[in-house]
Amino acid sequence: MVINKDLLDEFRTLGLIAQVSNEDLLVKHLSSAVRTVYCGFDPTASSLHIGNLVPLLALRRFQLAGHKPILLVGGATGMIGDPGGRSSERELKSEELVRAFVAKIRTQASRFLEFDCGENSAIVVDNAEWTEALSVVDFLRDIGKHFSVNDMVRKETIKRRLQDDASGISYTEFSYMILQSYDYVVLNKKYDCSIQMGGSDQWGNITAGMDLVRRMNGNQAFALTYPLITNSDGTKFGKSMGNAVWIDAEKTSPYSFYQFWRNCADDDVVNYLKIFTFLSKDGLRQAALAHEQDPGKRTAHTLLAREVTRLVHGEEGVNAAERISEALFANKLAGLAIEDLNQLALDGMSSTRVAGHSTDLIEILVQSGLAVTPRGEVTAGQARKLIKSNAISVNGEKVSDMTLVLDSELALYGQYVVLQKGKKHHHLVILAED
RNA sequence: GGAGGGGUUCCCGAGUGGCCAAAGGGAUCAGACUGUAAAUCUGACGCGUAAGCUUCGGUGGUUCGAAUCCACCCCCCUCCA
Repeated sequence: MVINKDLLDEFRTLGLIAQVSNEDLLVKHLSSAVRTVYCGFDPTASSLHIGNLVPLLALRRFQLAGHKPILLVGGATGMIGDPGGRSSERELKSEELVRAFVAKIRTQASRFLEFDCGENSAIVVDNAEWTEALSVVDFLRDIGKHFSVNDMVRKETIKRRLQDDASGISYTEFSYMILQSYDYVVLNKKYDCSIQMGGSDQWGNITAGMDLVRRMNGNQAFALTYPLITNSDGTKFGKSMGNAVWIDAEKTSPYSFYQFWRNCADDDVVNYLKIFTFLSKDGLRQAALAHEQDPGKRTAHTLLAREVTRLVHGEEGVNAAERISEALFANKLAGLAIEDLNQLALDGMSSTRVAGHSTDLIEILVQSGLAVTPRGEVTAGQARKLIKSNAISVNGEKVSDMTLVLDSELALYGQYVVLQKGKKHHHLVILAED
């Protein structure tokens, strides 16, 4: 196995480093042997979202550089809830829910790593494995004894919660850091894991773990954090129309996923290419150049969308997303063959099947969910407002008639109607016989 | 426990008896411009085609009429003990 000695440098040029512990030593550590690095993912939802892609791909980079990644799923920590980055106590999730999330996340995350490549094959672990067996007394005597509450109280994430009497912090969440630290100790002992990576908000937890590894195992361990991704305009990264962008194709279609990246801000595109793709230095340089010379052409955006969608949804996902995008945005609706329309429906373009041969425009706007109010409700009133404000098109033609009925006469090939709200929202209506 | 301040529509924040579905800003959605950008400008922004209906911490009350007045209750902040 060839070890890439410049890994940390590479990370730095990609903008993947926020903080490192003992950098000089870590550089030597990484270049002298195959090392084991871990990153934890708490099961907070039924799917990972694109924010989780950052550490996932970073683990992959470690593996490509010759090191062994451990993907830790927080079956135990997920039961507790990380107080970091939050201003108030979390709602505890039920055990079944956490279990279900763990299973999903485990399979999702596994796609990004190699599990059968010899010495540096990735492994997936669940911290419930060792945490559930721990008795309270052992926990308090063997682990708790190493933690100074005085120090813990000084950690940024806990301090913030302590200062705010309104939200406060429960003993449960207060203990989170200890559990995470113990994970590091176990992985260090069992797999000789010596590097923990996480978001910059994890720095406190990670360094606490590092200290515990030294105390309990007598080993030197390292901490590495990446900066939390931000949008250039200051809005929160990873939201599309207020919703998270998920990895799960059921929750975010490959098409929407592709569109999310295609639509990112000019100022962000180069940065995202660095973090979310495995383009070579040259590839990155070329993309940046193309973007600079003619941003309107959106070369970099398209490349970004294509690369990330390929990583997450594969070649088929990219093809589907591009087919839909092409049909909808190049305004080729009229020229679509029936096979194309059938394919779009299969590709996962959002669609509604209507029984009977016709439906009111207003009604279908509600059914399809296009008529959402700014508050997030779906109402007929909003559908009317949209029509009034000239926002609705049917098969590419603007409509002003509130009473319009979609029937097979109007439909393409007697069965498909393409609804459009504004520029970016499309919906396929399928008129079915039954 | 005592003294004072406060809880308004997604968020911030005006509003102290009718002209209030409630100023202003932000967010959001749409239109124009553009590059399926950004910025800007315009419109919408509780529900309803409308009549009308439901909102201003909660519950009762005063009044022709209350977000605004009264009573009790809940929650938050500041100072004192």
